[in-house]
Amino acid sequence: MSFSNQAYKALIGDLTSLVEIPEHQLSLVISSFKPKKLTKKAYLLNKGEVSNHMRFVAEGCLRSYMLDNNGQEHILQFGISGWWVNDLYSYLTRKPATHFVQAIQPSTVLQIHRDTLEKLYNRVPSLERFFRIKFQNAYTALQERHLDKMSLTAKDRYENFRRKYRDIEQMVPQYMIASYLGITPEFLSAMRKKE
Amino acid sequence: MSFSNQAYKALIGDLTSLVEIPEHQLSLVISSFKPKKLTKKAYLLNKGEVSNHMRFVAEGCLRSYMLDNNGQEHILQFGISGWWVNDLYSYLTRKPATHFVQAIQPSTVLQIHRDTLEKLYNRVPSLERFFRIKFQNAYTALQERHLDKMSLTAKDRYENFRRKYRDIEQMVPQYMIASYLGITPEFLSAMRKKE
DNA sequence: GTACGATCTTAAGATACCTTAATTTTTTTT
DNA sequence: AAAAAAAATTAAGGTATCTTAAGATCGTAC
Repeated sequence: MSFSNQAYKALIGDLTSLVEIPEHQLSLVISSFKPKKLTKKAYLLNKGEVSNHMRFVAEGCLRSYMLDNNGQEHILQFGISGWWVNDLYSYLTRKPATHFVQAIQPSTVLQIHRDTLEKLYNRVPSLERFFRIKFQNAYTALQERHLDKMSLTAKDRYENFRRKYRDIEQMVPQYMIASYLGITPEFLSAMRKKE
Repeated sequence: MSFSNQAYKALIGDLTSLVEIPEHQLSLVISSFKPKKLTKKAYLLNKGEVSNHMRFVAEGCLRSYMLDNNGQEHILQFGISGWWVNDLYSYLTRKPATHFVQAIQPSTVLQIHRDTLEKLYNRVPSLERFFRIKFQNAYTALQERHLDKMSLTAKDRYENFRRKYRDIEQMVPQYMIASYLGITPEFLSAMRKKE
């Protein structure tokens, strides 16, 4: 496939927005990512499987979630175009995934195998930097979300969400937003009514 | 100061447990960290200051926390020997810190300035890898904590905390554990009574 | 060793959010 | 277009956790 197509353009954009990569290294990196199409509701990763790829969302929308002891879903992350989605714990430890990753809309992801990536790190040092910065950013974003859960009411979190992720709000059912916010769909519905 | 002392040994141990660093590079890295002693209750970082260092706890115990709109404290992280503590958001963006970092016990930290570290990354590639792995691990740990907050009762979280951080429990007052768990000290006290 | 500040406890009343279950609305499938 | 499935709403009753405020301990400084 051609690397000039839309899916790869998003990936190239993401890479080059954070680090400088010489042209020949960039095409080496890009060509190591393989596209995967997902129908709506298809699973990219099931609980129990080992996650062996880093995954970039080129198109569509996915979610990662876990089931708690009561069988309730908890959404960890949505992923739309330009985001990375995974069960990082599984990817890093090679242990069975504790989360699911599922397409909410028909989606395309670009994925690279762990072995390929580890080798690439040695040939393309910027790539190591890229992921370091990515993880740093992911960490601070998650920290902020955690603090929001600690200090804000459900209403405030919902308003923040709508302001911050207007694009995601369009693509996912309301009960998943409730799950992401850590409340029940019924309570979210009641909150919306009061507005 | 000598790098064979206890404080530096912990840092060397942390570095070499994750990446291989040639001897001469290692001493270059180590010598870039400067020790800083803190009395009990001293602030390593105040809200509003820019965090310019990465900080490794060699000895003692610290906490990072933020104040919400109601003036309530929320503890993000405890740091005992072997942990890294910071307001990462401030360090990465060079914007004023939104959190405080304070010593709970008399403590020693080893810190490296951002400029020094950025330069070192180019001479010691393993260091880039070290922090990538550190952030990956920090991210998954924080994710787990977030999910615990979403899916477990305060009682379960408290029991998990005691099992996981017996050493921290000894060093910090109970009301800070409550803050870390996201509950009030009164409620923690009531929970303990029921046991 | 006394005294003061910091921490912990107790208890009563309040509230944000949950549970259940039934109904309506929207979306998808045939 | 009808039928089926998925998602959203409504409402009543329940509970985990908070708020306030007072009193009891503990720790540390003088």
